[in-house]
Amino acid sequence: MGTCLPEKLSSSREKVIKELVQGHEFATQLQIRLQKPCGNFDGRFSSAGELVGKILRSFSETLSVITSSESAGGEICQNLASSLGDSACYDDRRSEDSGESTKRPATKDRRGCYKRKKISQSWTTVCPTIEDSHAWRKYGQKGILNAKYPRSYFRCIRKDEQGCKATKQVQRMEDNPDMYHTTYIGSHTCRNIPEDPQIITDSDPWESYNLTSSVGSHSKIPRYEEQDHHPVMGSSCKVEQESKEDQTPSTDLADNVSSLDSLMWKDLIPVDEPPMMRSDYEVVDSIHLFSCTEVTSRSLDMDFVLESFDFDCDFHFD
DNA sequence: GCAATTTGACCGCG
DNA sequence: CGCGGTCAAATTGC
Repeated sequence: MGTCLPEKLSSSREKVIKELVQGHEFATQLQIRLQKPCGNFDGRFSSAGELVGKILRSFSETLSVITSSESAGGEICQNLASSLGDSACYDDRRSEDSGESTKRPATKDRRGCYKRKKISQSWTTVCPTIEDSHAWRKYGQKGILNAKYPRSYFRCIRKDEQGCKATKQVQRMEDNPDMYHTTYIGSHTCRNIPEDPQIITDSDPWESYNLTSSVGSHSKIPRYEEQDHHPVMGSSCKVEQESKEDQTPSTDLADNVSSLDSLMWKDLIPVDEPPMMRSDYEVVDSIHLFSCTEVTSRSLDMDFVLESFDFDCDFHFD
C-alpha cells in the first residue's frame, strides 16, 4: 500500500540512513573492486575483503536496526488481513491415490491446490555468498530465460514446523559470477532456535547445474555440513528493499514482534530479519552474520551498532 | 532409514 | 502459450 511513506522519517534519521546507505554502497563497490571474496576458504582473516565485509555488516546491522525500530515505533502498515495467499491448500495435496509404481506417476492432480503467492514484500541483495543467518531448504531450481545461471528457490527450513513464510530466490549474476543476487520474499515468522544448525543451505546449485548438464545427474557436491564453515563471510552484500505497492501482508503478529525481537534474538543468534522500513527508499542492508565462529566479530558489529545509536538519540532500548 | 537435494512436471499469471 | 514458481517422487548421502 502506499500508506507507508518515507515522509514518516524524521529528517535527521533520514539523513543517518542515507549516509549509511551511501557508505555501504561505497564499501560494496570497493569490495567488488578488490575482490576475491570467495577465494579465501581458509583464511580466518581475509584482510581487505573481510575488512570491507565487516564494514558492510556494520552498516547493515545499523540499518537493519534502525529500520526495524522505524517500523516498530512509527506507524506501520499493519494490514494483517491480506493473507499472503500462502499456499492455502497444502493439506490435501497428496492425493491418496496410490497409484502407479511407475517412475514418475505423471499426473498427480494438483489442480486448484496450488496458489501462487502474491509477493508482498521483498528485498534483494547482491552478495558473494548465498548463505545467511537462516536455515533454508532448497525446494527448486529453474533455468531462467535469457539468464546464464539457473535460479534456486529456498524456503525457511521451519516452514513445516512453524509455518514460516519466508522464501528466497538466489541467482548468480551474469556479469559478476562471484556475486549472487538473492531475493528474499516475506519475512520470517519463525523463531530461530539457538541450538539449531546455523546455516543449512544447499550445495552450490550452480555447480550442480553445470554438472548435471555435462555429467548427467547426481554427482553431488558437498552439502551444508561442509558449507557450514565456508568462511565466505565477511562478505558484503547490497540490499535493495522493494516495498511492494501491495502493502505488507506479512506483517502479522510475528512480524510485529520481530522488529523488537530482532534486537533480542540478535544477541543470541544472527537473525536476518528484513529491514521493516516501509519506504521506497533504497535501503542497504546485510544479512550476513555467520555461525558460531563469527561470534566475536558479531559482537564488534553490535558495538558499532550501539555507537550508531548514539547518533540518533531517538532510539533507545531498555 | 532418515533427511536433504535434485529434477521433471504441474500450475497460475500475464 | 510461455515463463517462472512450486510440488513431490526419486535420488543421494550420512
